[in-house]
Amino acid sequence: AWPKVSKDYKRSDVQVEHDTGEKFEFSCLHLLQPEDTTSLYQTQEYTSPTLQEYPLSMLAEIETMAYVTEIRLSRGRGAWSGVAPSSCPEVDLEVIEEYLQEHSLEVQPAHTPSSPPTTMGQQTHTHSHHGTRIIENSWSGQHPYEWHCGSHTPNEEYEEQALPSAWPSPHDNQWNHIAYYEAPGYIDSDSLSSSSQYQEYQDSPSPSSDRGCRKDRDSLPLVPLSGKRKERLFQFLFEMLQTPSMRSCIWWVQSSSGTFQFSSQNKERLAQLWGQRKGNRKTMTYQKMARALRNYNRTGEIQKVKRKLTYRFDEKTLRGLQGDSNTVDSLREPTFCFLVSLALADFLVGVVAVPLVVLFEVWDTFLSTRFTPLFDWHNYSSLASDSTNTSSSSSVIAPPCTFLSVTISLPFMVYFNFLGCVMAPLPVMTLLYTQIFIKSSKPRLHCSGKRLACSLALVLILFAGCWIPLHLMNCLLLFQGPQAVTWGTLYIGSFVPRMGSVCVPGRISMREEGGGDGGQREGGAAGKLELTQK
DNA sequence: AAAAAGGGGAAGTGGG
DNA sequence: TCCCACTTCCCCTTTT
Repeated sequence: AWPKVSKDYKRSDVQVEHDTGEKFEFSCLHLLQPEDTTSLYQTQEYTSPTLQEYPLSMLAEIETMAYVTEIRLSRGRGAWSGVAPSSCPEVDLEVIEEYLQEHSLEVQPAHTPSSPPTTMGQQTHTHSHHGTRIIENSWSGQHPYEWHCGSHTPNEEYEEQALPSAWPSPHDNQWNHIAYYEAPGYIDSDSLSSSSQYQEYQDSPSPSSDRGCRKDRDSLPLVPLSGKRKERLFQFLFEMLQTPSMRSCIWWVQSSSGTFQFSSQNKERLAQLWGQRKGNRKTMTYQKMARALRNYNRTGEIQKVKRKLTYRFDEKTLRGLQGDSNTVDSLREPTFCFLVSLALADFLVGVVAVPLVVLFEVWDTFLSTRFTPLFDWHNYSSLASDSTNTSSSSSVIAPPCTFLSVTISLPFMVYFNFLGCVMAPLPVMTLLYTQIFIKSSKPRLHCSGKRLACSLALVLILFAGCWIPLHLMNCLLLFQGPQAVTWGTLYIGSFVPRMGSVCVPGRISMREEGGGDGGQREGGAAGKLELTQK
């Protein structure tokens, strides 16, 4: 949501010098608050790389668009508030301006803020805070973008137009009033737009959902899809609209109605991306892409809205696209169950089954031989007598490891561990997997869903493949006698599942990380796979 | 007046 | 071979 600000803003270039002598400069947009407050919107491109370390501690908070870094200065304290920027994504200042322009309702050639900052007019030219001195702060007066929201009556507007501009001259120190910015409240942008001809399009581009997902900014799929069905342009656009890092190129004007808008500044970038996706011979341009969009007029998937660079998804198309995206999301539910059941099976074997058997065995031998069972000493005499049969002269006998014969009883391994802890969860896992597979087989689904299904199939097959041989050996030992399986085979059989437990999640995790397209949408699933690995 | 955006005809391309 | 979904080019109109 937009913060509670009017759309009045100015642009300025600012130089700041730190005590260390380090200087940096940046451009910012000053959004005038009706309540004597001002905020700055700053883009990274002008920012010192050490901004994050600056003691002036620019409070950066993403408030309007996800990629806008806001700097706030607190009132009264006379100091920069002590929160470092949490994120400084790169976005052109022009895009921010454009956004403001597009979402402003009326252009005022010389708008006067209704309640000018109380501190305007103070004439200091340096401004020290915590070792940081602002050595220059000039309005770049050539950018008189002045907008305001549509809450004024025509009369008010007329009066305001008649007034001289309240914007200070380039020689005024703007930092004073900038310094009185307080945290804005949040209101829906709709409530700012009472008299707009574009009122219906005043939805914010819903940045709130992006705060936690900025990692996928660089994981955009640039390669042409090597897949069965070719991706349609409207599918691509929908995907871009769901991608936070593309917010500077395309955004929802009103997502509920499927209305979206291209950035005048960055539309070519988006078009190029589309061209790369398709693997076109020549560079895709917005003009050509728009030609394709005009073709949708006939088929109806997308229609032009009477507003610059703005289009709208057909209701049916939108529902279809949202359905696809929901299907991918819903995959996560059975995926989660599947992984939890897998993890639970592993957990039960390691934490419950084996210790329980050991406990039973130790308790049993403790009762019969008092204090000697822990190191298999109670078996020492029998082992020694076995050995003396072959080497009666030896006085020192090293008993062989009898882990299997001492700690785990075969009936327990077969009935409880195999049947209870492996064979019982396995059908559940298979059922869940089948559900995943059926969902992923839907032709409309993106390949990410199918890849996820393949990953999970790998988990299932490896899990079963690693554990079942060992348990079958146990069955043979139990029912056929000790001669049925050689010790070597048994030890290998015991080793394989342990390695499998390590390899499977590791392999899946690598697969998810390197999955390109899938990486974006399967973040949740990948996280769960990592959970399993742990 | 100029630039940007919108619009559509027509031929071409490449995959299915 | 045909069709679809663009792509490419071009030229004109409308809006900013």
